[in-house]
Amino acid sequence: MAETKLTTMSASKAQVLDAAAEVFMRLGADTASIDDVARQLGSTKGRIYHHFPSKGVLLAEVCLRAADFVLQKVPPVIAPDASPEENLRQMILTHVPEVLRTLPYHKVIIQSYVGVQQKSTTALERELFAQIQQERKAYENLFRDVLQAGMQDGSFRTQNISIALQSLLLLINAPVFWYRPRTDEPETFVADLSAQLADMALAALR
Amino acid sequence: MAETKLTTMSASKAQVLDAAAEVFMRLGADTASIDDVARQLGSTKGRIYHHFPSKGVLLAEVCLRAADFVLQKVPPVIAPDASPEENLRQMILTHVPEVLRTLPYHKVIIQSYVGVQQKSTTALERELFAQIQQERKAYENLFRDVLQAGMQDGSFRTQNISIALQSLLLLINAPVFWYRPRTDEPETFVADLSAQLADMALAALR
DNA sequence: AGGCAAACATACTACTGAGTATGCTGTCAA
DNA sequence: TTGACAGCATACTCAGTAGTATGTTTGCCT
Repeated sequence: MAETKLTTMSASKAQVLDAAAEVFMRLGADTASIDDVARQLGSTKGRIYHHFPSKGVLLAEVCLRAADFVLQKVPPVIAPDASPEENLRQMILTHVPEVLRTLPYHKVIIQSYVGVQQKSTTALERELFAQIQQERKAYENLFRDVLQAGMQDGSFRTQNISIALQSLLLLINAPVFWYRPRTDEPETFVADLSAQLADMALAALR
Repeated sequence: MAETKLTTMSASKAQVLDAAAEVFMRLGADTASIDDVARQLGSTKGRIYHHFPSKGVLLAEVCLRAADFVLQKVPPVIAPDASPEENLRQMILTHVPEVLRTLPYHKVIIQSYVGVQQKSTTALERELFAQIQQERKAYENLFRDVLQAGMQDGSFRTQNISIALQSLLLLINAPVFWYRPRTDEPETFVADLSAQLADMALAALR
């Protein structure tokens, strides 16, 4: 469904989403105005409100796309017959580069992450945000399952799994907070960063 | 200086700060209006603008207080002759409960953490935000120093220290994102949580 | 007593920013 | 050829909000 939406989405609408992600990232989703997004596009409001019925829906679709990015990359690398440790490592090595590749989107979704209760008035907005939460939960469960499996077969230390899960998720999303792409950074930087995060995460769980 | 300010601060002004932290946490700092804060206080705007010249300054002082909370608790527990591992553990065991005790303040400061560039117009606001960044850096350096010491004496694995530091800081602040105080939670929950985070952090670094 | 600040409340103003109504232009099918 | 619709731009409206100007009360000092 979401994939269909993504593939069916017009190039113009995708451009609007990219611009919105960029501007929402820089100014914050509620500080940024629709006119700011329009300016980023070199257009006017009309273009945005042609594709999206409200600012809330625009924000929701940015967040939804952020969730879709990782949801399309990570599940395929999970091998049922691999060890939990190896699975988790591959998940992290996939997650981190994909997040950094689509950084603006994830910077936006993290803003709502802080627990700011949306005041979505319209039904469509509520529905979209429910869908986001559902996708996020599905994504978390991927990691919860591998955690659980690892604790059961003894590769991971037994501890409060919710706390461990939340800590793990924040650890692998930590670069979203501080990473800024630089032209002079080594080619291997993202890969090295991912590897270091995977090492730390696995060590923290063992 | 900051301590003097805190002790000299009138009880009424502290009440306003508490209310602001609470409301900013719930609605987001820029979504929330001054009237929202006033309503939380059972007062009107007048009271707020009597103590603070602008919304930006109010927000800044909330963030500043958040930084002060941990800066007053953590440094005293650092023992120069203790091992880096033991020092770091004590720092975490102090940091986490203090953060959860003053949760609204830290939820607010984390919003600005996401990288939203402030558009502080007035000079006073810029000065305050500079002070916040300075205090934050000073606090980070406490952890950087103990990390460095641990890597040099071999108790911590040698790796990119900036990445390790950022990951560590986010790990120990992770509960800010998901913790919600509950009446039915065990007495020892916060202590147990802190211990588990300390274990994970130390394991991640070794 | 009386006056004088501090500590608010009330009643405005000015402006921003979301949303709308409508106009314009190219494209494509019949 | 035309008409009809997608894809925008332009020009508005209107509600909400930061900030101000000005009362009003309450303690407190002399």
